[in-house]
Amino acid sequence: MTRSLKNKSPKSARKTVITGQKKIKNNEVISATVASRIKNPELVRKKHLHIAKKASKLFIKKGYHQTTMREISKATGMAIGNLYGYISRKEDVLSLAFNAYHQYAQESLDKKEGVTSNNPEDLLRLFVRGALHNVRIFREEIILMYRESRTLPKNELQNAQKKEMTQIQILETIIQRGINEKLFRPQDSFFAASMVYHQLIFLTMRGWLFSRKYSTEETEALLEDYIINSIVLPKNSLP
Amino acid sequence: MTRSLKNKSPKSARKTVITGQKKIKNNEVISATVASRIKNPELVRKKHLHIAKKASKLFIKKGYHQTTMREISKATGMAIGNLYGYISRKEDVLSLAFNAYHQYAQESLDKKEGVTSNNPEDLLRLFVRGALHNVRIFREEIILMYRESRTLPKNELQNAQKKEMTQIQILETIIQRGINEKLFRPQDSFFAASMVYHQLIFLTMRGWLFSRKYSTEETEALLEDYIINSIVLPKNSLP
Amino acid sequence: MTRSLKNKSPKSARKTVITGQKKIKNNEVISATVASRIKNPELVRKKHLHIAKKASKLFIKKGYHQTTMREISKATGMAIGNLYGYISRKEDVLSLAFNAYHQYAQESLDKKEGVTSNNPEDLLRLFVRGALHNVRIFREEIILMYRESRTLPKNELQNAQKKEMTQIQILETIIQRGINEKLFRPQDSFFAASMVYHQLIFLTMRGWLFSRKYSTEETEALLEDYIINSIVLPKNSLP
Amino acid sequence: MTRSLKNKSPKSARKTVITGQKKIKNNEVISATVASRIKNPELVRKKHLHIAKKASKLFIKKGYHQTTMREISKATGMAIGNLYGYISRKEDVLSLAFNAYHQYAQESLDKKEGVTSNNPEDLLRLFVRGALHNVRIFREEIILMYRESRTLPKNELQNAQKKEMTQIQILETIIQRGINEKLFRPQDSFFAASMVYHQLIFLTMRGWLFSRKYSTEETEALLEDYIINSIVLPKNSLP
DNA sequence: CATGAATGAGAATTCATTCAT
DNA sequence: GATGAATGAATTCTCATTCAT
Repeated sequence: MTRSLKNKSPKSARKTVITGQKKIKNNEVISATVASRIKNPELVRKKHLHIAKKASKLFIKKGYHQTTMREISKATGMAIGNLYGYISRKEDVLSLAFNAYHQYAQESLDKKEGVTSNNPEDLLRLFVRGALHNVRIFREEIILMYRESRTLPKNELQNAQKKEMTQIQILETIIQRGINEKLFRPQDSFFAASMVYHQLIFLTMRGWLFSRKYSTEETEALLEDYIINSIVLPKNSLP
Repeated sequence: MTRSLKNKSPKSARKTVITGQKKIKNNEVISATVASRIKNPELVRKKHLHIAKKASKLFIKKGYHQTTMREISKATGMAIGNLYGYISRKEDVLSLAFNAYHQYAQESLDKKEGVTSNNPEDLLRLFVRGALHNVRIFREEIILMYRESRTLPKNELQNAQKKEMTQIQILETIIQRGINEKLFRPQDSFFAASMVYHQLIFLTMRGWLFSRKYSTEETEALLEDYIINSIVLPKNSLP
Repeated sequence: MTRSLKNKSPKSARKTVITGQKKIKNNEVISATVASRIKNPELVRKKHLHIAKKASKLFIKKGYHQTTMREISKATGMAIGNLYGYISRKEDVLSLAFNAYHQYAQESLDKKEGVTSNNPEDLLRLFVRGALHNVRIFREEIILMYRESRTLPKNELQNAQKKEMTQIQILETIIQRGINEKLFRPQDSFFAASMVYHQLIFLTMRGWLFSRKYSTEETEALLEDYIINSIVLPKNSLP
Repeated sequence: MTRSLKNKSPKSARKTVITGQKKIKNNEVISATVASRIKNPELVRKKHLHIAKKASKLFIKKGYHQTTMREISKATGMAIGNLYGYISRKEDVLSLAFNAYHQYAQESLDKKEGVTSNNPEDLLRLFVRGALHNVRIFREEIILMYRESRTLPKNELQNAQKKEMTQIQILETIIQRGINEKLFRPQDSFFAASMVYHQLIFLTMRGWLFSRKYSTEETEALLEDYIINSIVLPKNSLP
């Protein structure tokens, strides 16, 4: 966005209308809703990732609005004009950062397989433990997402929310099973799944409260137990 | 981005050293760490509140960086130069907004008295219910705090954290009592209190997940139960 | 007064460390202690000179503080943003003006060769006459230098003083020779040289006293004689 | 001058037309070409002097344009509105400073009497020595005058020049007498007198050249001798 | 494809001056 | 006479974006 446009419609109509994913219009290649002038799709993919990585770091450190395109240009090693060959506006860089994070997070989850147990509690604990691991790794990216989501173009925000929803639903099925088997306490599986999701970022947002008291591992263990115990009924409750 | 926020070492040292609340130095009146040139303390207090209210709305709607001083000037009905009589830099407006919110929240809590029960569970439920009420009222302000806290001057941020810590500690004593009386499940009262605090803003941050499914009251009731049940041991666990 | 000149500690440390002349650091080209974002050194040199010329005229006519960047932008025909590509702050324009003058003056002196005589009096007269010529040409620039030197950044001021000192020392050696040969009156060659230097700008600063009485040539001749006679012992003092 | 006027005619016509010294018009009292709203002439005189003294210091330290009316208000201990009761615009404060200096300098000269000798050389030396004393005392004020004289309203500048001219003429008569008595070298007494005047401020403007080499007394003695020797013919020039 | 110079609207902030109290 | 709050034009400087090379 030009400083002068501020929430107004762009000076000239976008040259590229984005109707979905990976479409081509007006001779422009599109990669995940971010339009680019450059034609070579492989190059676009590569550079988009590169830009996302470098810009994420800057956004994390300084905030989106405090980061200038010139800084992004310097960090990526791309001339500013070239940079604009791969995006249409600064906002797009934020979208790229979001997309890259989601892709990473997805990949990170996809690796977590080898689930052998069928026990809902085991499944839940596995999910939580894996998620906590991811959260620890992507701590700063998550903060970034929360902080800057309002800056994201509407459709990108919906995109992000959809991805989160998918995650929540996976968790929901686990919880629902536990409920059905009378092992879990919650009445509403979707509410519980969402809450667990919210609890997962507890340390991301309030880690500073414990930094002096406990080690990272200790707090994470406390958190895991807290989440699980909120859901799982005590086994010994019946003799 | 605004010029003056980059690398935010102030152009010149502030002429006013702020040592506490409402001190006077160099002929400048200070209201809660925001220095002003205006001498009449009553006026300063009044206008600071006025500015905070109007600016908060703008910040909520457009974000801090997207809100210009001119807009704040217009919203407050004060000429820009006059506005700057009450603050030293744009940042200060954010501080005023934070302060005003904290003051409100505090007052809102102070009213909640008339606690008659001595039962930890009742106390906990009372606290949670009251807090949920506040959270609902200050929903947008809370989002603002989270979003823009990094923009806040360091000492203001610490200030805000300290206030939060105080709240958490109140909750902690309640939980600790419940633990001592073997009524509550958590092992670590401080961790639990912090978690409850985090859960209180669940709907603030993820309300959109439920907007279609439940009414506000319903979700709030679900949340209250979820929080309480995570802490309180089932009464009928012993026959 | 301009905001940014008060208490002139720079907002943020300059991104470019200037260690000498025409160094490169952080991808920025430097021309005589004035840093620029533009990378093409030839262009920087050219534009710096251009800016210096146009701005000097404005500074002479209106004074440094009364000249706005917008005026400089208009006078140079450069867009304001582009202008700031070649400087970091308004002050730099003053530095450029000083530098350009010193360079001119130096070149103007370097041309003055063809000294055939070895006689100290001839050398002195030659020097004074040449200097008076320069002073006449650069009259307004000299006034500018005196008037605005306090506005100059410290290191630029020292730079200017150093250049002046070099000039004085050239004169000093001439005078010292005259003293050694018992042809000149002064006791202290450095003091005398400095004084001559001071006398050279007599008409620059007090020309208005004579504008009605004498022509420029006449006053200049009077001045030349006055200076010379203050130094050179009368030849016929011995029979 | 309002910042917005910049060398333009003032927003509204001056309420007071100043045609000379100490006139009254439109119910305003005038003190030495500076108009004031306050009616009590004694008070005006007193405050004008007070303002001049305090403002001079600020102007010397920070320069005229860098000094704000608020700073002058604080330094004088007068409320800003009250300050404007005694002046019409910021420029007037500069005029007051100039006037005060001239008055001081005049008084300082008037004291120097008791001249007993009738010898032109003695008179000259006495004059120079006295002047050097004054120059040393008013060093910073003199620099101020030179630096800011262009900012002075036209008529004030002429005023100042007239006063200087008077001083020069006193010196001229002494020199003329020496020339008539064949004791002095110069051909043109007015030129010589002006030059002496110019030389008197040598140390004011170039003192930094000697600060490491000589003491103040030494340089002043050197200067006195240099000036005198430039004018007075050597006594032993005749056998 | 890549480069980086150029553009200019717009942001924060200052400050001389006025005027109601 | 004195006070100081209010005004708002003008200033410096930034930075997303374009476009000629």
